[in-house]
Amino acid sequence: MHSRLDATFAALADPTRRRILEMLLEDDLAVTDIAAPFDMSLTAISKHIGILVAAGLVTQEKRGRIKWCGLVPQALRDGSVWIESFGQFEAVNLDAFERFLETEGITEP
Amino acid sequence: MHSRLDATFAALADPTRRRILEMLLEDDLAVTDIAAPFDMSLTAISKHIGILVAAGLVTQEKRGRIKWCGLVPQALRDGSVWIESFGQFEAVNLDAFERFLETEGITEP
DNA sequence: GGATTAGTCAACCATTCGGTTGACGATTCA
DNA sequence: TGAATCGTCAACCGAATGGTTGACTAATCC
Repeated sequence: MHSRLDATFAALADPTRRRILEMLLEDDLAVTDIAAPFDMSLTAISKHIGILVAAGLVTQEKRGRIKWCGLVPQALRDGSVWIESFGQFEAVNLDAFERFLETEGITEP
Repeated sequence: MHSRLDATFAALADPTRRRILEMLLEDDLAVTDIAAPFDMSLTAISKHIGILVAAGLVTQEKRGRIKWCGLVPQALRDGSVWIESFGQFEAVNLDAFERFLETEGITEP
């Protein structure tokens, strides 16, 4: 019963991996580029990326000697849907969240 | 850097714990009631509940010799907001969002 | 009072996790 | 061709996880 949700939530449970996902929001990146800001070996980052790939949150494509990493934002929907299915309170709160963002003037998607 | 998100997502990463949360959606339950459908010792379930409590997803209140467990659905909001905001915003200020909710009077603390 | 039920604690065990180092294959650069 | 760069693999390590059993406290029932 080792579901995909297990992998998704487990992948999100680590701050290093969440930060990697945030980095990939802006651009596809090489493994070395991802590793740069971390005080950690390249091997460690490579493993973290492997976990994100296994969870379906990241894809990798090798071009030349560079392995480009890209985000798969749709994969997050699984986790989001599970949480949201937890009753209507989330819908309410997310509505509130949107209003919050409007008042803060933070966004345009 | 061990944030609340770590605990939330880690708690959600286990299928037993997700199932416990789903059980609690319908009703508050005693530890023994929660353990009943699982092919697992009471101690193991007690530990799982402890992890959910530590993550703030569940509360416990002892009445007599029964320890009643109840859901804290609001606690899922952090995780949900992180996922939902992903791809649209950077560095969402959850504290500001909390204050916003209070001023809106949407949540009861 | 005595037996039973509810739940936790402590100790233990196997496995996984997050990290390291060193060696290595592949690719590109000079 | 030779040197440097990109990234993974294999082996190892300590700590955390997920589970067990047995002993134990606290409350309740007969």
